Amino acid sequence: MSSINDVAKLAHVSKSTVSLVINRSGYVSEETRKKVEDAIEKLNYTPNRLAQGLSKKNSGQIAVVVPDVSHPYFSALVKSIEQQLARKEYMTIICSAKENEETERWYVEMLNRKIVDGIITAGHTIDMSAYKSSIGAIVSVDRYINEMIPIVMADHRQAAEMAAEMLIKAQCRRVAHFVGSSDIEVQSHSFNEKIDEILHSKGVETVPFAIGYNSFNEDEYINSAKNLFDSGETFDGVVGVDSSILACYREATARGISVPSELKLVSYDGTFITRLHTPVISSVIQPIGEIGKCAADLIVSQLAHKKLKKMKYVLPVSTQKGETC
Amino acid sequence: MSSINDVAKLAHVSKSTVSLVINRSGYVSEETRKKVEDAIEKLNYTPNRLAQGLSKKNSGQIAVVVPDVSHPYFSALVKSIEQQLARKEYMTIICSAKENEETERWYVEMLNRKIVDGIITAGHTIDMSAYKSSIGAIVSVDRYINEMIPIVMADHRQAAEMAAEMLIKAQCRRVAHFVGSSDIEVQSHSFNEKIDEILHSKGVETVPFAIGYNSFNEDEYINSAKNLFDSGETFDGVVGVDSSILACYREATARGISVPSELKLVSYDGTFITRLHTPVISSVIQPIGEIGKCAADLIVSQLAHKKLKKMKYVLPVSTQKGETC
DNA sequence: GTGAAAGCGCTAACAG
DNA sequence: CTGTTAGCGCTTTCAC
Repeated sequence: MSSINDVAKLAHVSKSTVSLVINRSGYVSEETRKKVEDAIEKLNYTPNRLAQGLSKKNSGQIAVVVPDVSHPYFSALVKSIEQQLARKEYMTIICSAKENEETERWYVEMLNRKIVDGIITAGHTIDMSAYKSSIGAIVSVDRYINEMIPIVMADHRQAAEMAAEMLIKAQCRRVAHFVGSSDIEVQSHSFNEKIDEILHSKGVETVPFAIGYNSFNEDEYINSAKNLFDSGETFDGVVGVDSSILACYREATARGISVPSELKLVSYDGTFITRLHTPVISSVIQPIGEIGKCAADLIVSQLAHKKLKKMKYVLPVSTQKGETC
Repeated sequence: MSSINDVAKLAHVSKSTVSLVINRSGYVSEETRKKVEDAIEKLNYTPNRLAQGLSKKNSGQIAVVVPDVSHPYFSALVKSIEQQLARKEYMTIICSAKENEETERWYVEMLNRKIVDGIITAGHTIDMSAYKSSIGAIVSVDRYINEMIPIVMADHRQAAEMAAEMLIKAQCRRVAHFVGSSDIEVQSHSFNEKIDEILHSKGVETVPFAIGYNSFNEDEYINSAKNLFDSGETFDGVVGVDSSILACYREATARGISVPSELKLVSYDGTFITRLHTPVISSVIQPIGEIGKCAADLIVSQLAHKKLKKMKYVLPVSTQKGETC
């Protein structure tokens, strides 16, 4: 309600002096500082962020763009980012945007319009090069965009190795895995390619099973699992993203196939849903918390004009023993 | 990059004229409009939201305060709110705040500092009356705050009735239910009170089982389920929030208790995790999407100075048959 | 140390 | 219909 002018008047000083004490910049005598602080207290004054931003040319806000906030992976990511950003005094704006819906425009607009100081984008490959005009800070999670934009991701190769090892130790001879052209399961791409390659090199056959999700929707996962089992293919193991594997578990159970004795299941991402499930799904776990923290730190560094040490941050994954492999 | 002045110059008109065409307010001749639009196009101009806000005294942003964005209920809520708000041209700022962490300050600050035009708060009871100075728009989800603040919630009584009916139909004689003093499972409070009351009135015994979660953490749910089964109490049914029930399923399985023949399980909330689980958990489902939409609409209405029809919006719940009851 | 003054980019009367 | 003139609330030289 009250503005810097009110404070200045009440403290019998000028606006600039008030500004000085607010921002702890420059020297102010102990005496006047007291007066100003009292006035601020009395008026319950808080600086108008819009005005500050207009003047300082920043908004104190970061946008986080994800395909779907309700997806376990992304909701955990958003949580982590938000927490870290809050520590650095930044607010988090969320944009739950499907790939197609002219996300492209958004990015530029938000940057251009000074709504946000930077963008953390997860699960989208956007062609920012077309808009070199917008030179705001950008960080990508799990997606390579270009040499100018730092990327942070889990170590998918390590993940593939770990998953492969679990399956091989369990004596799998023929493993099915979902290959999605999905909006959402972005990381599964490279993970899938790699596990295929690794398993082959170890003499294990693979059954790639194409699939196309459009949204994070239980039914789609269930259906694709059904299709896999109906396909006539034989396999003694399946590896895929959490939801797919949960769906496979259901399908296997329904068909009287016992897990893990007849069929091994390994999931990637290892979000909480694999832990709340009975039996617990054997998984390779993405360090979502760390990924978020890293992305947040990178954005903040960029905004502080710090040179980034590197443009690619690959974080180690871990495993969860579980009871399905 | 370019400002309204640049556009004005290039189009050989004044700032105000440019402003008029941007805001489609007032009359502008077809001719000058064209000129201005061309200039805008040429300069790739987008109005600075901060400046607009400073002038118009609004930010175009709404804050959504939830205890934990990664919780299935809240992430779904946030998603719904964000989508609806986006349609109305509002951005969504998320604040994942635990009850204790001086959330109180935040609210006021965000409103006072003009960072947001309104707040949708879910799962917190905040004493805004202390800060009557901040008269921004506020909507509460699932929590009564005071007569001035509209609330939207699921019909917990109906939910309790439905859950009770499921259990009674399944011949339960003695039902355990979790009573949480939780930060997060806010809605469970009134649901629990009611189901207790209803079951009793139908001659079914109940076993209230106290529990205190602090965060959305798988382990805590698992532990409380363990405790329940270890307590020595006998029961042939359990009702509680999704995660608790999933944990009970695990515990029952581990102890060789067969569900649903020996033990019936019914969960409330009915988020996607009950559907991804095998067997599907019999649940009463909260209309999270509608709740979010309603809350978003209420905030927008308030900002448009529309009189609200009522201060309490109770939305109907539904059931999901499932295989655990 | 502190104040005056200009300016950030836009909106909103009010003339003309 | 369009331009002039004030602000919105804060920051930031630059004198004093």
